[in-house]
Amino acid sequence: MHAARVLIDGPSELVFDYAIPDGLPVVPGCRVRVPLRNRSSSGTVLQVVEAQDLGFALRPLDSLTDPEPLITENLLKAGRWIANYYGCSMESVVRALLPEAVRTEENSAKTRKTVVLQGSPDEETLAKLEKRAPKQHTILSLLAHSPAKQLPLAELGASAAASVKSLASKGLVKLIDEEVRRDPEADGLDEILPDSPLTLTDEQQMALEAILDSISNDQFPIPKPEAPNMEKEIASPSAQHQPRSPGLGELGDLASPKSQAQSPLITDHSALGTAAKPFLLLGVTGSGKTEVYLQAAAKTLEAGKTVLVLVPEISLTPQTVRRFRARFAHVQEQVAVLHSNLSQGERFDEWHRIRKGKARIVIGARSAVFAPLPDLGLIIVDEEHENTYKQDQIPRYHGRDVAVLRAHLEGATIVLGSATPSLESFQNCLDGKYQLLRLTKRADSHSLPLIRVVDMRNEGRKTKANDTFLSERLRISIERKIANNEQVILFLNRRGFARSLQCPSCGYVCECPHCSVALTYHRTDDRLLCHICGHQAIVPRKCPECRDTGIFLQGFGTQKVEDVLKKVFPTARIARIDADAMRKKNALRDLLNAFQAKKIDILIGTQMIAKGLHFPNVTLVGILNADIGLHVPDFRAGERVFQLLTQVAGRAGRGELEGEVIVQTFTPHSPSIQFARHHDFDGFAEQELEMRRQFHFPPFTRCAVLTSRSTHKRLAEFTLETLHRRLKEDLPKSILLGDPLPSPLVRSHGQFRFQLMLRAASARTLAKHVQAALTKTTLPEEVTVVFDMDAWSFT
DNA sequence: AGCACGCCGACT
DNA sequence: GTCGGCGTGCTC
Repeated sequence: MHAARVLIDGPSELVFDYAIPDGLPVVPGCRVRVPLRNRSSSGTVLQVVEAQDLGFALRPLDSLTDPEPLITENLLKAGRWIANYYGCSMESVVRALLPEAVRTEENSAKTRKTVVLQGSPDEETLAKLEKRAPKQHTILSLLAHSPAKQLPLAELGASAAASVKSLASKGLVKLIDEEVRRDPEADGLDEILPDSPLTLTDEQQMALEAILDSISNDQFPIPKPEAPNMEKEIASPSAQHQPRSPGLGELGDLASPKSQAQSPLITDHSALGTAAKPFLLLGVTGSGKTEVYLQAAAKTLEAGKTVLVLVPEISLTPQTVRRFRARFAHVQEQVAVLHSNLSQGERFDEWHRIRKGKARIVIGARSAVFAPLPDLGLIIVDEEHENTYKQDQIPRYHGRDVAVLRAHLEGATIVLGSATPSLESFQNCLDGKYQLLRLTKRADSHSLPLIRVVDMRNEGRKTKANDTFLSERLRISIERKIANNEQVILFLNRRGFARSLQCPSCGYVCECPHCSVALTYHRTDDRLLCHICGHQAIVPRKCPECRDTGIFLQGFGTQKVEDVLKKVFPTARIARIDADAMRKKNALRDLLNAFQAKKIDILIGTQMIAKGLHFPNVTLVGILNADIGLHVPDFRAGERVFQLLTQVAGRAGRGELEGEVIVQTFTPHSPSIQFARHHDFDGFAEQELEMRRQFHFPPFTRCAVLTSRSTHKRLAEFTLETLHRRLKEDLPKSILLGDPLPSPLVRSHGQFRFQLMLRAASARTLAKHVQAALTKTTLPEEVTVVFDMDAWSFT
């Protein structure tokens, strides 16, 4: 006797067994309706188990809501892993796995009444009809001449229904409900012109061959020895309060071998064919990573497998999406682009098209990692370093890491691509877990743009005006470009919410002696505070380096920059991209289109414009304040600045014209700036990894953040202090427990926030310990506590 | 005694 | 999430 173990929908994480009625094909991943007390509820079958004697008879489940399981076995496995690793409920994971549009029973395929011709009527019948029922005759001949021998009822005219009915009663036609796709691209706003494969450079060719080798090897599934980016075998944290939590320990078979070999970079192809490791495609900006993806995808489809392409954000990568659309224009109906603007109906249809194998190439952001593609052959994660892959709500999974796990489960090949890989992925290459593929040259054989660093410490003396953020060097360059009818992008780093102290004459920044991050100024008690270890310092009157008394708080916004620029370049057409200006729907797209059409001379923007955009006429990129990102209290500050500078610089000179990049900074000697300037990722990685190792930061530890939030400041603080005490009790030696501290941005959305950082070699140990402390503590109602594994941001 | 209200645990 | 049991306390 079998029973279905069902996870009930709703935030309560209930798991119950139900008897399976005879003949109902219930398997894991099925969606079901079940009785719950005196109500009916919907749920998901997690397992089919041998019925246990619970001392009472199991109630039978009511029905299957869908004829087939909506969650495949592999995705269910991935789901369990996510729940365990990120310490979230399985219920929240199911919500991520099944889009709202698919989960709600109200949604269904759209149908239309269609008249189908049955056989071919004989002459006699036709002649009869022509005389007695001319209308029926007309309909029959229309059907007979239609290519599919069927037509939608609506196209047969308003009064056709009666005629069709009587034709149907004679058995000449049949009326059916035909499913029609709600096609998101039906309005065809931008026309897609097919394109064909480009000739590859030697480097591209080698990378492609390595990837293709791996794909063809997968036809004979080889157990892959390598685990993805993180660990396996994590006990379910939710098991603490659920006696029968789903899938405990079921991932044991994925356990990572202890291969910690510090092998040098593996670039030889001899390793292929034995182990299909994830690939890290490290290609400088403009090296043609996308062309490699496109050709690998084409071959995968040819081999009868499907392809999943993840991009940081659909709306910010229109050019990548367009290239995929164009390359696969000949099989347009096999392409599904999942973006946030899909209506419920469209999402429902696309999801089912994917599941049925009709859409065989899927492009989407983070959540598309759960697209139910059958026979997955290739996963591409473009710009794998992007933070947008980390979900900032429960379940707080990392799209790239889940993609690596999924590839592993599905036996698919995975390619992570970036010009500036995350240090996590790069270290995985150094450890021999990933295989590194390099593209060192631009595909168009243009040279990388020249990056000039302007030392702003000298600028203050030259200009006394209010435009201190605009160096003479940059101003002259802008003038020249505008005169030449070329375009300029000015990049403004994220505005510093966390205010650090910097000396304008020597560039000195107050840093924590223990953590190597900038200290944050707190006005309330006029102190400097380290947000990692809690180290405090008084505010220096004079610069400790050069004795200058002008030490100051930095930060200015895009609005001010725009105002000043309008004064300095009165004739230039200037536009601004930031979160404020882009609130309107399509505002971003319209603006980028205008820029493309050369209707704008200078574009001012934040992170948004650092992404993979390609504007051939942009010959100058200016980075106004490279420092701000450098001095946020975050161990990834340097990595982010390096990535930003490199990516932004990649926007310059992508056409025939040579590009120029000007970086303004008070700390020209900073490694992030110097290595970016020389396009030296390896150099940057080497020194940055050394720092990370020394201070026990990722990728050498797993880092999680525990945050408490409340409108009552004391309550939030007190709650976290209580948790901190709990965490301190029998703390495993391997865990580095930080102090509870105010968040760098203490107050946000009317709530006070406190946080503490935890680090450990093993995420499992860490998650378990935190979960144990949380279950032991009853939280006050007005306080929210959030656990974020592999936290990316510490604001 | 009779009933409203709120807390808390169970729900297969 | 939602229901129902039960204790508390107020009113008839």
